[in-house]
Amino acid sequence: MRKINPKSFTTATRGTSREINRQIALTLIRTHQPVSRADLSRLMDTNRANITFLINDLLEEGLVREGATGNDAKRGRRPTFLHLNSHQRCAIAVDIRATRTYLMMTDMIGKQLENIVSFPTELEPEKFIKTLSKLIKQLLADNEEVSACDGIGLVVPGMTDIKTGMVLHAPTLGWRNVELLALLQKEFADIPIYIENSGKACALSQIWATRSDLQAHNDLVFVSISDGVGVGVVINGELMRGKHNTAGEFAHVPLSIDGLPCSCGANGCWEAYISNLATISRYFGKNLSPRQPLSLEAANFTIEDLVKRARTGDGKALAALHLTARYLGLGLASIINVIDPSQIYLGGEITEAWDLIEPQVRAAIKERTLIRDLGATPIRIVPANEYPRLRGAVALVTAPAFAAPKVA
Amino acid sequence: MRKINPKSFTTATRGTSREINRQIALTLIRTHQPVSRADLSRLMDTNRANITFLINDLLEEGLVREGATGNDAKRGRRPTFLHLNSHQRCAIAVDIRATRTYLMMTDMIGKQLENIVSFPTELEPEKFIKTLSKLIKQLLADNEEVSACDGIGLVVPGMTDIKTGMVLHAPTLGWRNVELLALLQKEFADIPIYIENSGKACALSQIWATRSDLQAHNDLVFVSISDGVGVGVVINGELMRGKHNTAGEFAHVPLSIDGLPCSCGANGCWEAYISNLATISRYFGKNLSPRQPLSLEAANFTIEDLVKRARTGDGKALAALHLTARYLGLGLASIINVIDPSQIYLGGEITEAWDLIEPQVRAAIKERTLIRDLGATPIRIVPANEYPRLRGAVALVTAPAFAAPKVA
DNA sequence: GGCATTATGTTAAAAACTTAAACAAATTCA
DNA sequence: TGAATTTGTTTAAGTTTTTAACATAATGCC
Repeated sequence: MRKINPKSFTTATRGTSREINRQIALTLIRTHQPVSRADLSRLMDTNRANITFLINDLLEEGLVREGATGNDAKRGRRPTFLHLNSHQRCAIAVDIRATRTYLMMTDMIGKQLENIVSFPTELEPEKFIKTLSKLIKQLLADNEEVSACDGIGLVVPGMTDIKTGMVLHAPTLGWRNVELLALLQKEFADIPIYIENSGKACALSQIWATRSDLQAHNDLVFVSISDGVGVGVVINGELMRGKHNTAGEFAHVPLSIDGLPCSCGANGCWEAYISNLATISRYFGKNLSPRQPLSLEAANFTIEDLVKRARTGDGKALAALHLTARYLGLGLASIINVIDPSQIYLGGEITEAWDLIEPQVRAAIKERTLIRDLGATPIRIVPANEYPRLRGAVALVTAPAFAAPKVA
Repeated sequence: MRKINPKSFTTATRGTSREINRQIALTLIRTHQPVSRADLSRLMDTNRANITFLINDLLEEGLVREGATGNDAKRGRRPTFLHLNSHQRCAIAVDIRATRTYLMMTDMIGKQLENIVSFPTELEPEKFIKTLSKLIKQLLADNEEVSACDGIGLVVPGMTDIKTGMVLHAPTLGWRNVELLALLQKEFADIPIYIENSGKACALSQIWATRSDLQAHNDLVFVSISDGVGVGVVINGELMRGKHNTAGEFAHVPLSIDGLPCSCGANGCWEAYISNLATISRYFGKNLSPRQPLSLEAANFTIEDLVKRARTGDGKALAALHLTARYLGLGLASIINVIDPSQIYLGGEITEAWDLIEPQVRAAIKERTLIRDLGATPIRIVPANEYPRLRGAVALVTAPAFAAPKVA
């Protein structure tokens, strides 16, 4: 039950019903393709005539194309299958991280068109934009058969203003109020550019994913753990943004208000207990923190190294992982109590040790969730080779064409 | 940007546009009444003819009535004002609390029709239902001019299943899996009955409120502090429910995982630091907890007493309030970081001391919010005489008639 | 091979709404 | 009294869904 906002609503016009049904049809073709008109009429619970009209529009616009005829049925005329006309239009996805920046090129349904390319992230915004633009132009030039680029999606490890396209604060890049969109738009005047925080983008990557093995959850949380902890929340099929586009910051909800110092300036944040740095510092037996310099030994030691050692019998490494697992679970319990999602997605290097830490995580979740069902909230590990951040950047570009129209 | 759920959507029909515009018109009449057809056509950015058709339907259904003619304009024909036809239809609101249960009767726009009545809450469900039914029937009988009761809304201090109408767990009542709806429905077969958790109902009371001084926020959080702590979250005009209708449980997010024991069985929950019991026990210098019996002195001492003493120069009382204020602020900071609402509403006895505690609360919020704007999130105190829980119960009954139709 | 059966997709007309334009009603101002 | 102005209704046109009929294409049975 949603309240209509009396200060901001959309009156329905003659075309509203068509607009709604058009988006539903597109969504169904996207998730069910190949699919016939008759299939759509059954799925949408409307008559075939109406589907004919809708599809004629979509064919004319070039969003949909007819393919082969099917032959599943034992009798009757064979259906002509419909597909999204994903070819000849592309999206560029950019994942900006502290050390390297990654680029991926896909068609309109997210099929990868080129190998992922990357370059070291330059911290000087102007220089960064220059290198990035060159690589994007290269990608577009290498794919001449693609007639139009539908957009560039950028994902940033920090807070963004989606309206102005500014990076408000990205601690690991040292960026503050960088006009990323304006700078890039100068280079690509005709191409729409979208910017989003990486935690939120990861959440987007999951609602807009079209993997067949997975039912479409419309309430989910994505938690990614690396240098920092990013969280994105989707409620009712929509990203939880909040008034300043900062919603979802579970990383800095405390486990203990007087606990370990955190990079944000406060104490005892969840992030201070479960970031890669926290786990590594735990292994080296010190309360290393972002505010203390690392020893040389620890600085060159990655979480992957630690997992390797834990797997080869290093008891201290395993103990460090297990303690991180416990804190991870305690924080997830808070997320579950607050959001009550249908599914939690977990990304980051430490998830490669999921088999080692799952029992500890689960136990900690059960310890603090309020009812038993909540303790059983399903958790899915998202491996790095699924590129959730890049996939989120793709969704920034491709999703608007399928989104529900704003109504009432 | 909302994703259409390919497993659960609503195809638009011939009547969908009318349905949408009808609900918008009702919403606008509700918030702007008295209002003319011409006003509506301007507000909705459509032509007057369309409004005439819409209003004719609503007049025929008896949802809207014509009133006096206005004379604001300096020239031209005077408008005929439209009003919601709130008379002759009523809602019964029931607020079930640990010690007493309160009843309020309103018309369809929430105007109070009778004085609030109450009775001691009987913990035996069957007995409780018997007493409650008698009082409701009395109220209906005393208002014979009311021809139809549109529903009964019940608010419970515990977890509810809104589909089955069961109270899953209400600790202060000692109820577990009580079939409240089924039992009451036997007594009132023809009247729709709605049940909701009290924290969520308080949040509802604010989005559906029609006070003129307040702009309509579509993202808000309601925090009510009494024996326990209840939280309700509204996002995008819709209550955040989660998969099991338990979302919003910030009360049991820890301030310190090894902190004070909480009634929920875990340690260090926010509730254990800011509930009335926590403040009182702090005053008596003990770490009283829900798991320890109270001293006789403390048992008969209310939070109102404590506030009174703080106002009359009792330094220890003031210190206890100030420490609660600090913890209150630290928890609110987490809520702000996670939800980033446009406004926070605060209810409960302790808010009567808001002038004494606001600086401490504000300071603690600023200490842990991630950007400056978040630290300035507006907080509005909701006094007890606005009856937020009863108002939420009213909204359960009256809101569905104004809600946005489910579309796409 | 021919014909009934079955399923897909299109077409034509009907029904439900919004929109545009014209008009009636009611009021002010000169 | 008449022009101007605003409100509300009516009529007709335009857009879209819906219903019903029909063309198309395949299978299976005689």
